[in-house]
Amino acid sequence: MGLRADAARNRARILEAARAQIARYGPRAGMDEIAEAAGVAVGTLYRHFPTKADLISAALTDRTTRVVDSVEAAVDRVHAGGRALEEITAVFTELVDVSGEDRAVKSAAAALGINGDDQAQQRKRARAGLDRLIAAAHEDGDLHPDVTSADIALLLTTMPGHEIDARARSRWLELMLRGLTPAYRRDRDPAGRNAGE
Amino acid sequence: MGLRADAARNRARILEAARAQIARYGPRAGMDEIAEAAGVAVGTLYRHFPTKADLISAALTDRTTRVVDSVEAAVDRVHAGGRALEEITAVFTELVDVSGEDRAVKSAAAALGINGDDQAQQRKRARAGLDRLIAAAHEDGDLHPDVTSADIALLLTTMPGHEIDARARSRWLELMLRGLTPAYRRDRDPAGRNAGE
DNA sequence: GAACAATATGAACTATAGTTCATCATAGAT
DNA sequence: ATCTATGATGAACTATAGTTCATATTGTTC
Repeated sequence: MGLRADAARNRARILEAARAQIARYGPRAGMDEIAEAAGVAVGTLYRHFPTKADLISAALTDRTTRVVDSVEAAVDRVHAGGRALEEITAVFTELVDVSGEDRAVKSAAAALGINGDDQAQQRKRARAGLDRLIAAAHEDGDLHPDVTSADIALLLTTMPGHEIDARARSRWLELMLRGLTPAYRRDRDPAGRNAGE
Repeated sequence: MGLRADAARNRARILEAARAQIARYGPRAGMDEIAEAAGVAVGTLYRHFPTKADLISAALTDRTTRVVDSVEAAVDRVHAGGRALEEITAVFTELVDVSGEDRAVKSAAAALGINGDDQAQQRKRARAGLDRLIAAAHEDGDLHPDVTSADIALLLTTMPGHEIDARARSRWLELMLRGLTPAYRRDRDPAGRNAGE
């Protein structure tokens, strides 16, 4: 059998606290502070994550997992009859709303020189899901002809985090969607998520 | 008044080295390393910049200055008969090409909790320049009607740095420009044009 | 409920990196 | 050429934050 009950609970609490603290203080978030926020002693933190890099790496994997899940859920909905562009928009909207914390973790990882090389598998899954979404959207004629899944991945990667406010993020999303969709569809508002001024 | 000749030279070298080291190693770039890269002793570095925050702040101001200069040069060219959208594009292109280092400095500043509050003046100048560029481009009908200087500022702020390669940056630029320009300039729709603006 | 292994604790240790300062060197002025 | 104020040097100091480990606690098994 696996972890003892309290150990599993603590592990989850630590990851949550780590994300929160890093979102608040960036890479400067201390191990002591994270432990305290998790209601745990430093030693416990180190039992679960032998090093700070390991901790941030784990938090990063969590984030990537969430992105992949989001993409694959969208694929399922398209499979069930949903319109691809709407689902793509939904994925972006969800991630833009939620990803302030996650972006912080990612940039903290970059700042500390952590490369999530064990993410290859997940990246592959995400790319596969994106490919299906993009193909479906192209069939609907809802995407500019030259848009590829690499473009979507690019925009997901460079998506702004909480360094700008919610209104600006939503505006960013709108401008970006304009760049993806063909001209003759621009007057539509596919997902009914127009947040501009 | 003024700095002694060697002091001025050293100050410039230090700023250059700081930018380079931070671009390479992020916020982890050490004061000792920066000093060595500048060909100077640590003490000299501290004579010019009493604290690491001061150093990064100064490097940040340099960056902001460059952006402002770029914008104002574009304004001048428009004044001399240049087409506004072309000049806006030129500004973006120049900054996307050059700003890998500068973005690194900026995110390092963020990671270390440095707020460039003394940048208000420069920010004001940049905004003024942008306003003129945007107004001119609107007169040409070259921008989507609802695009404001805040949008341009938003995109300048969230512009990707050297965390992605040159090709991806150039693609990012293309997608963003599509989001800014009106539909009827982007492509034609022989089947049935219904994008009325 | 006793026994044991797994887990938690947190003060102490250590490594890293920012900062200081007594001393030396030199640009610029007379 | 001399002088001195400004600047440069870098070993030493210190503060911060990551890590360890001897000890105490607790979940789990029989």
